[in-house]
Amino acid sequence: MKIASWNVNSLNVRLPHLQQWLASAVPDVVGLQETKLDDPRFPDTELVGLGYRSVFAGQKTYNGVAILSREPATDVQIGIPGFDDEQKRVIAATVGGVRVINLYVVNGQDVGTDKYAYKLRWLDAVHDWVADELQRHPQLVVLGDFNIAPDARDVHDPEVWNEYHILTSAAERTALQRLLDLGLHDAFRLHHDDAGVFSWWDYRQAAFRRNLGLRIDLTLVSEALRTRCSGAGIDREPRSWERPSDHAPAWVELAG
DNA sequence: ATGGTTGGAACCCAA
Repeated sequence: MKIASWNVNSLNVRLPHLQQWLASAVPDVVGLQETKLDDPRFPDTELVGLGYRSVFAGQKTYNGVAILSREPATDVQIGIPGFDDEQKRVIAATVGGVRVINLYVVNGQDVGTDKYAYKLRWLDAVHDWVADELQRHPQLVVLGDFNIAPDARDVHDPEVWNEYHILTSAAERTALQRLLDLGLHDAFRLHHDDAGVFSWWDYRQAAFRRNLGLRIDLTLVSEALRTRCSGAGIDREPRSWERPSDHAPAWVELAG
């Protein structure tokens, strides 16, 4: 079972890329972030032809998440239960016995801003909810655009991306660690320990060509899935296509 | 280097 995560930065613009990538990578489940479209405009019929059904929670202009799957998705949850949030950043569903939580984590703008405070509050609510979900669903995957680079290997310049910088600040990394401490594992790191493998590159300053990126798109697997996780990686190729998303798809393979 | 680029809106915001 191949499970992937991709921040498409507008599904309107990126639908051809998504279709091309689905046809070649053939994932069983995909969590999308930043679809940036209202539910009535979600291109679900265009994806049926490729063998995918969709569940989604969108809004105009900003945010928006979806789960595509070859098998039906059940027990769909939109938003964090008990956490009042106008922004559509969370959708969860069960596919093939695996609970999949798809997150578009708040960016946070800059350390110390209101948006940063919202990010930390939001991550706190996610923590409590994931703790709950783990009780109900031992076979759990938490994936998405985390907008947090786990450690120095995951940034091109650790001197810039330090404990005071957005996406790498101490409080953000502590929030990620608290999630992992619930009994989750960064699937990529189960299979690779090298530095310089990234999932996001800024559009500016030819960052992709120079590999000035960050690894902020993560897939966390529960203890029960850790032994089933036979591989993980990041598909850089779609980032090289014409008019790309600034993120590349990240994937994990679960055996059995 | 307070720059630079992209997407979607409306002549700026978020990333």
